[in-house]
Amino acid sequence: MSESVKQGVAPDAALLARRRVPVQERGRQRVDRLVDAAERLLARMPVHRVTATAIAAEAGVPIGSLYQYFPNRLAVLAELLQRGTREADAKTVEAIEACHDLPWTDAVDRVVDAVMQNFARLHARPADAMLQASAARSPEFHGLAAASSARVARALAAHPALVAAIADPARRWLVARTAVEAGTGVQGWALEPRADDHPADLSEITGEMKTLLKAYLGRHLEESP
Amino acid sequence: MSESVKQGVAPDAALLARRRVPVQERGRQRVDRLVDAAERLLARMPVHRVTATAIAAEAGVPIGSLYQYFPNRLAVLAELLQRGTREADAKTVEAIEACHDLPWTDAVDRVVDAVMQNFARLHARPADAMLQASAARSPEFHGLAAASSARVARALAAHPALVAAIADPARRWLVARTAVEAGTGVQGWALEPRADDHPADLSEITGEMKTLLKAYLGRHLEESP
DNA sequence: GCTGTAATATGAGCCGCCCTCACATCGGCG
DNA sequence: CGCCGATGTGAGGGCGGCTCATATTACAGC
Repeated sequence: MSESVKQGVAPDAALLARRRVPVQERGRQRVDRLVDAAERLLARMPVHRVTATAIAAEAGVPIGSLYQYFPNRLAVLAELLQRGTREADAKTVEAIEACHDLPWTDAVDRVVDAVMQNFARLHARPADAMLQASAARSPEFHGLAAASSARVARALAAHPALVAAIADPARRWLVARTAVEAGTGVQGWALEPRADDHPADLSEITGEMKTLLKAYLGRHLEESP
Repeated sequence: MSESVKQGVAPDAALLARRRVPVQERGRQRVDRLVDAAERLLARMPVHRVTATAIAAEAGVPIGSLYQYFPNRLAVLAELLQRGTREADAKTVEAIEACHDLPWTDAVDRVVDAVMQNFARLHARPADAMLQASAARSPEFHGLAAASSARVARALAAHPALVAAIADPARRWLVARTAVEAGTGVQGWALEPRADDHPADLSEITGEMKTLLKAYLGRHLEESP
């Protein structure tokens, strides 16, 4: 079986559960072809046009085979999304862990830079951008987004600076998660169409995110200056 | 081959545009009945079950009439959502304006309390909660959510404390919008199912939101004391 | 009242999508 | 070569979004 399945709300379980786990190489390739097809399709049309039929056709696979491996149409997109977030999260976690020995303010700068750089890279790949930006916020995928936040927050909560400053693990978790959610909120702003009445560019947003996180974490890390 | 195919290019425009604006009282009542019906339905079933047919049936109106006034099914939900966010935003803006003469730290506390109180109230009304929580994050409604953030940020940017501390309007907008987005991000966390591996309750989250915003705004407001 | 015309109302039905399931095909084994 | 479980296949059932030809209503002018 594939890893520990997240015990969560019903829709996610339905999305993540494979109808049949491929045991042979052939099956695994089929799954890959389907997910890749979805990605290609997503690059040239909005999510609601990426139908099960279209994915199967693009992958050169009969529709029945899609439903051998996925319980429904969204599951294919969920798989794609999960690949994307897992990859992005891994990079963020890596960035956090690479900063264990730096002064925490520098660590924040580094991590934010890494996150936003990765974000910009994603933005250039329309498929991922579309998914992460839009579909990721769809209720069906809420659980995936939450899991992503949790992964990053866990890494953040393990940072020496936080561990040293906040003894209670529950409280440390609260702070880490708040920081991650705040950062995510600001990041989300960055993918709005820039037809804003007051536009703002990526580097400005990045700067404010650093200020935000340093200010917030500073409150907790520099309790008695 | 795509003569009758709908081109979903500008989703928001399509969503907000009424197919026919009712000129007589009868028509206006019909629109209201439809939106109210959608709200009632939403209170007892998930969004994807609130079909056009179901809305029309609940409203006691033929399906054709729905499409007289709305370009598509989502437009009805968008109308409902817009009513909700407008109301909520108005309360937030009011709270901000009521704090024009308070010390800014107290103002943050008051506004966050107001926002989260309103949030808790919404949470009790399943229809609105569902919509705001889930559908609001759906790509189709992205524009509405952005407009909501912008409204609040505009009010925040007009607060005397900010005006006094940051002369450049563009920069003030950047700071206000960042604060709003960060707050929204944290708030979004609050509506996740609490089956989290590390749960956190609403009052804790509210507290962290205050800390977050006071820390961030403090950086900009107390530049040179 | 009466009549002609524009505005509005109606719902059967078309189209396309999701997904199933009965059948076909494969591949390993005696 | 014949058997059987695993896997592949795609026509079609069911349903939801939306349209459009027709019916009904509103109302101005007489």
